[in-house]
Amino acid sequence: MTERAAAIPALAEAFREHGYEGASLARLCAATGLGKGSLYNFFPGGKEEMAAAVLADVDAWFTASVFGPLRNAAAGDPGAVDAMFDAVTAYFRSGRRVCLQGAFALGRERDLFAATIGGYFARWIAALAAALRAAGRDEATAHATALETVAAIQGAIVLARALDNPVIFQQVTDQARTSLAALG
Amino acid sequence: MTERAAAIPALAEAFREHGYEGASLARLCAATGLGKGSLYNFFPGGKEEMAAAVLADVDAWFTASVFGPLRNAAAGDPGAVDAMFDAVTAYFRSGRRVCLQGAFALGRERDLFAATIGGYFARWIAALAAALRAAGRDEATAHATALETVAAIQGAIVLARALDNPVIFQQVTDQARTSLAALG
DNA sequence: GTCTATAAAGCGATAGAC
DNA sequence: GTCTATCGCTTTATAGAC
Repeated sequence: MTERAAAIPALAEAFREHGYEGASLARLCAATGLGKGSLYNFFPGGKEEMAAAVLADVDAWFTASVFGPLRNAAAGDPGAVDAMFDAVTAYFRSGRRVCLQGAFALGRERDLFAATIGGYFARWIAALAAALRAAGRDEATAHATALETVAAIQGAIVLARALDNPVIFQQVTDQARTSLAALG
Repeated sequence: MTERAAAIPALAEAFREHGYEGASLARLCAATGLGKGSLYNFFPGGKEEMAAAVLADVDAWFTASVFGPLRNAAAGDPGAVDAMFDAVTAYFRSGRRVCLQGAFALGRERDLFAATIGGYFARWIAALAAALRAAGRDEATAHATALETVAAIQGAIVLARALDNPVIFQQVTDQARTSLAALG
């Protein structure tokens, strides 16, 4: 663990709060407490490399804490889908915190990080579909329901922020959660 | 109709493509075919006034083409909800086009336009809930379902762009559409 | 009313002192 | 390895010619 790794969570928060374009080097320095020289020492590729490192870090967290457990549901964990909802509710702070991949997908940044963003959502949907398969759904239904559920979570973040009300996030995700539970 | 109104659709497309921060005055000039002098003549408040005018224009379109027809469903139009899905699918070009209010909600711009963004979604949800009330649902179910449906549409835009695949938008919104139709 | 020229500030990135 | 100083460019906004 170099200090490069220690800077990434602070960079992530700055990108979440200001967006890719809005996160200027001055703000990234303020967020990390490092000078420009130090940041360029850790990330020679500049801002683009910082954002890429942040996306990779988020991806690693989701792989370990969300996608992995969902895939383990195939080995017989019935609460895996519920655990996913709990994990994302905590991670996104009920919609107060933005999904970086989702926010980047709506802007020009999407073109810079297309493969990373697409892979993140593809793996999320595939892992959830695997858990739904394990719960007894057929292949087609599992994939369609997984797609619908991830869309609901992303929409919940948008609405919670638009209406400036974290309760909205809870309402939308709870509906998705119970409709999943009802079907098995 | 002054020429100010004629510039607004071009400004809207520029904001959708580049985001609020990414839409520089140079790009806004290129999009409208006007010089900076002309833009500042029409919008003395600069970029912020341009974005506010665009949001108001989008809001007016949705009020006339989406929210209004949904409210008329109370007068006995059974196809109003289906018409909403058709209208938004065409408007958002199956997710190729971003929802400006939704995209702004995820960034710092939200603070600048909080009332406008919040009002847009609040009116959308209320109009859809009114149509669902007219279709026989009780008040609480109508509101919860309307929230869920608008969230699904916003999530569909995020996923369609993230996976760079407009078919995703169709799949997610068709699921919402049919689950609404199934319940009456 | 529309343009060009310009001002002042901020941007990402680099160089070099220490 | 971390800082400050600086480069060259772009930004928003204004001034003034026509």
